[in-house]
This record gives sequence, C-alpha cells and structure tokens, in this order.
Amino acid sequence: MSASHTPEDVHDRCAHCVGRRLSVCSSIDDCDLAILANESSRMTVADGRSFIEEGAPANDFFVVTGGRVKLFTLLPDGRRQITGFAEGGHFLGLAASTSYAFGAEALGGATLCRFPHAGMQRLTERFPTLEHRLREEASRELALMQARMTLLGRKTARERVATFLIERCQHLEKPDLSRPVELDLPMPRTDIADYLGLTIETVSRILSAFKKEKLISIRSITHITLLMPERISTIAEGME
Amino acid sequence: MSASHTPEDVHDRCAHCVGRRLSVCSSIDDCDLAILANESSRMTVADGRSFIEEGAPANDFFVVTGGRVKLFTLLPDGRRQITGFAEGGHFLGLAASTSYAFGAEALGGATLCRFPHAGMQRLTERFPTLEHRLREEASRELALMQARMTLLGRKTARERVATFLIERCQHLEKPDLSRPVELDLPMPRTDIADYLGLTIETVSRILSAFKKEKLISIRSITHITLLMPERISTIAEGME
DNA sequence: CCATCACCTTGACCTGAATCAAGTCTGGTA
DNA sequence: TACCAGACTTGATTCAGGTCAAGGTGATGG
Repeated sequence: MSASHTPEDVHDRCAHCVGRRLSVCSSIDDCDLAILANESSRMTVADGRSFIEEGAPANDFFVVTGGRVKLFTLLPDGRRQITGFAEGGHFLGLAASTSYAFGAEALGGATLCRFPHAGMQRLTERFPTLEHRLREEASRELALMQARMTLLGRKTARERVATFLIERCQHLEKPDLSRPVELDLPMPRTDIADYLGLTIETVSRILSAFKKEKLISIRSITHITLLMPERISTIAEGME
Repeated sequence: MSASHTPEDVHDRCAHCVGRRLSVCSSIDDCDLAILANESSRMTVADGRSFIEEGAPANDFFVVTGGRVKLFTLLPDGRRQITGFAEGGHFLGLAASTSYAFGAEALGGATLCRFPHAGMQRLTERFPTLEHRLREEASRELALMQARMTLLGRKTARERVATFLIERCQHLEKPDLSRPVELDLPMPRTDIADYLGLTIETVSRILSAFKKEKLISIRSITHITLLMPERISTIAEGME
C-alpha cells in the first residue's frame, strides 16, 4: 500500500490532490510535497465499505480525496448516530486517543489518503505549522459539534430537517440563500435520519410538508431545490 | 489583569495550580513556569456569572483552576443545550475559530486562568510540545462529543440519565463500578436536563424511578449513591 | 415490457417525553 | 419557631414523533 513510485510521481500525487487545496496538506510547501507523499498512501473504498472500525486501535489519519464518507457511532443494539458526512478535503481521525471514537464508511465510493500516526508525527516534527493546522482542524470540528449537539438535544424534527438542508447549502462552493438553491442529497433517507436523530418516516414526512408549503421542490429522491432558502434558514434557527 | 508580581510569585502561581498537573500546562518544564505565568492571568467568576459569550470574538483560552463551569449553546428563543461541565484542569476555548461556538458560566463559583491567544501563540512557538498537547486536548474533547451526540440523538431518557450518572463516576479520582458509589451532583436539575436534552420533570421522574428500583439512593438533592453501578452502566449502554 | 428489489412515501395508531398544574421539601431569615 | 422563596417532585393530560403497515417509484435484469 506504501508509495513505491518515482519522486515525480509522488510529488504529483499530492500536487493535484483536493487535500492540497483544502486540507491540512496546504501547510506544506510545494518543494516538500515528496516528503508528504512518502508518508501517505492512497486507497479506494467501495460504496458501503467500512474503513474505520469504532473502538479499533487508532493507527491512521485520513484525508478524503474523492467521493463521500459517513462517520457514525453505534449502540450495542444497532441504533446508529451519524456524527458527520465528509467529502473532498476533509481530515479524519482526530476524534481518537488510542482507539477511534467513531466508525467510517464510504457513501457511494470514496478515495482516501492514509497517514499512519508515526508518519504524521515525523511530518509534524519537520513542519511545525502542520501541528497548528491540525489543531485548527480540530477546533473547526469542535465548533460544528457544538451546533450539532444543540440540534440533537433541543431542536424539533422540522427544525432539524431545515438545518440539514441549510448545512447542505453551505457545503456548496458559492453559498447564497437569497435565491433558490439546487441541492444534491447523495445519502439515503436512512442516513439523513440517523444524522438528525429521527426516523426515515419523519424525515420523509417533513420533506413532503416543506414541499406542500412550497418551501422546496423535490425533483427526484436525491435532487431538491430550496425555493425559499431564507425561510428555511429561519425555521432552522427555531425562529418561526 | 496581567501579572505584575515578582518572578517567585508568578512561578509559584503555576507550580501549585491544578492545571499544572492536569492540563496543557503540564507540557512546560518547571524552569519555564515564569514564562507561562507571565502569559496568563488569574480570574474569579461568581456563581452564575458568564465569562464566555457565545458568538463573541474568541480572544482567550481558559484553564479551570477551581470550582466548576458549564458550557452551553442557546437558540434564539432561549432553548439551551449544555454541551459540557468543566472542572479543575479542564482547558476551554478550543471550540472556536474567530468567535466562540459556546457560552460559559460559573457553576457555584470558579477560578480560571486566562491565556490570551497572542500569548498562547508565543508559548506554542517557544514550546512546540504545547501545540501537540493542545491537539490532544481537542481530540479528547472530540471523542467525548461523539458519544454525547449518540446520547442526544439515539438514547432514551432512561439511558441518558443512567449515562449521566456513570459519567459522573468516571470523573471521580478512583472510578470503581463494582461497588456502591457516592456521587455529588453540584448542578441543579435544570442543568442536568439541558445537558441531557430532557426536561427537569423527566430527569426528576427517572431519578425517582431508579430509586424505587433500588438502583440508587437519594440522600439529598445533590448527594446520590449508586447502589448498583454496573446495572446502571448496562442501562446507560442501552442493553436492558 | 414486465418482474423484482430496494428505497421512499403515506396513513393509522401508539407511546415516551413534554406540558401544565399542584404539591413538597429545603435552607435562609426574622 | 414560623415563614418564605426557590428548587424539586409528582400527577394528569397532551402531543410530537415513533412504530407498524400498506402502497408507490424507479432502476435493473430477464
């Protein structure tokens, strides 16, 4: 799985990677990319395949370089909480001390870049700004989680679904809530439900209600248009 | 508010602080304590007083040096989610990019050590292991939050209260679930409810039910004994 | 072109926790 | 010692969202 290419190859692998633009890798200079590439390896995960096992020893960090991934925790009887969706550029594996606090699996296929902890440590020793960047990443994640705890602990089903839709908007390259927004929801209803702490039936009903209220239009299961994004945003904040 | 003491004073302030043992400050050598102390300042917060305002510009980190603190987020209509309780040694302020993602207030009075971001940056530049320590702290916190999201999204009221009791045990110096455990619950029921995403009535009812089932005994409002900690732990995991 | 399967929607009903409304207990004060 | 205020408990009732049970839909393959 480890890199066995020429220096040009490995340099290029990082140079053209989304992680290079979006993720922690951006804190490394161009000239040092080969070092970065040598500490990491590419991997592909098929749809629905798991690549982080909750509770397993945490030996690697990952950067999502393509496709999508879902992160979750399980209760012994199978109840599942999806703690996040991750796509290109997202850094995974900070929520772990010795073992992973979450499981992860591909959502429609994903490519990842894997950094063994030992290699990451060599990198942070060599590039101290990387360590700072990791902390920033953790802080960003922590701030998101605060908001999600409020969603799960205190918001109504309607507010949760509205929040989810607005979150999806904000993942777009150019978020603009002042006009209709076309959204792609690549995850099945089950995943949306497990993300929001609801059942699929409730998610479905609320989307139908939004449709009836002309807040959204449902072009297909995965394709939704927010007709009044600002009203949805108001609902999401619990102000309606 | 900044330190204006003799070097011995400031050295001593850090040398005898709980943060010295428990928090990120442990990554600094004894001989450098004066530097640490010079970048920080002590403050006292009275019961119920707020010292971090959600959404305010994040200018400081804090270490809880005494007493207790609660962290929370609010919805516009006043609904509150308590995202954590913090006590001696706990590091605060990582869940922020430019502004704080949470508010914080003292729970029965607290003393804090404040580190302005600029000072912390000087410290991390001088002591690179400190940056690593901050990341570890963030990772620990992230792992906790994963579990809390599962609690809020997927556990029943009974499971939530049981989880809360078990969490309290684990904050004890010597956690041992094999025999009865005496617990002190220094927070009012309102705070427990807002932490668990429930109402005070539900929390109260479930504690009463646990009492009737001889799982706990309630010596006073703040003083509870877990008679069968392992059964409570089983309930907490959703396995009963 | 139809059958199948997986996923989604809709409806009817149920239930766990919220809400509303009394009590009760506690510690502080006079 | 009695009073009071605030925090907690308990009971009655309601309701949001879950559960159970049919349908619908759309992609795939024969």
